[in-house]
Amino acid sequence: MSAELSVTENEAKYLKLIYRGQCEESTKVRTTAVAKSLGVRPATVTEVIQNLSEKNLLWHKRYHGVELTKEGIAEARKLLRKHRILEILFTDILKYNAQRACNEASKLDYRASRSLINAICKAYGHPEICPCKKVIFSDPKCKKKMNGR
Amino acid sequence: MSAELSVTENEAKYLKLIYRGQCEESTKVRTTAVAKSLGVRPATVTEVIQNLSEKNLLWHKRYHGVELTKEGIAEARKLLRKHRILEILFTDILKYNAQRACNEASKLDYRASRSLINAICKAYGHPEICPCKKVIFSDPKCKKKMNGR
DNA sequence: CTTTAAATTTAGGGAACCCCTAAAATACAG
DNA sequence: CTGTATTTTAGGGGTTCCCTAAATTTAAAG
Repeated sequence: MSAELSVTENEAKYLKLIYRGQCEESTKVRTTAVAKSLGVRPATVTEVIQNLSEKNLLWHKRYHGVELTKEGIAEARKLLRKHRILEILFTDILKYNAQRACNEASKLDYRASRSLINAICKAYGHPEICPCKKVIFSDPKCKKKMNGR
Repeated sequence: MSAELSVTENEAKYLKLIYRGQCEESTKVRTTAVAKSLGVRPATVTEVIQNLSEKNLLWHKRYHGVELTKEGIAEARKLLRKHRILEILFTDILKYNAQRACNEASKLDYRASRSLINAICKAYGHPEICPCKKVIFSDPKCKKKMNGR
């Protein structure tokens, strides 16, 4: 179907961060802010952003910050779904607090397969919010069974 | 203390493979065999092996295969402990079979923190064998509580 | 012993990623 | 308009992993 361009783990980090800014905090996402969050130089951020832009995951208006495209939002949600499902697992089974669960989830989310995440999701009854109260996006392949039809 | 040289994720893959060959199947580990297992060319294997050798994780006798050093064995066991603890988690909570659990664990083991693994270990009562019946190495920081003392 | 085939290593590159500094371009507040 | 802060370009650098082709070495067969 679509270009099927893959995102590196580092790029995934950018996507998650930008999504949170743009969609969950409604702030304009700026180069310097991203650079500070990730501990890199602004020039580095510009470069990664240009790559993401070439992959059609965000729209970069020079000197005016970025905005995720529809595809970028979808990709970010896939990543954040994984992240948050892992947080559920870690807080529950391991009694981790939200902060710690988030740290561990950040290391693994990118690598966790969709089917692994869906299996965890199912095991936890398809939770809808993560330990820090954010939405857990649903996956069409991972549906709560309805009665009837 | 020691050189504290880090191992890349790819190198970790080599270490796990070599450990299994050397210590769990008692076979002489050869370049070509590793290359076939990992789907790369022999020359590539030689190169990675030379890097691991510089990190003192294995001993490379030119033209005669490799042997993990004490440090290499320790490192491989740390990795395999993580791998196998994850297998326990995935087979139990997710009802995965051993094969599938192994696949998923392979994607995550390198990134899972020691404390995460120990927390899972504890939650499962410090298991001693993984779903495919291999030993789960212990971690001194993760001990079963004894009665008395 | 010599020949030869298989295994292994060297030599020499290449590509992908991520990061940086310095300098140029742009935005925006005063 | 002008100066300051932000952002981007230009030009590099390092690491990691991979490859092909050409040596080298081993080991087995005559």
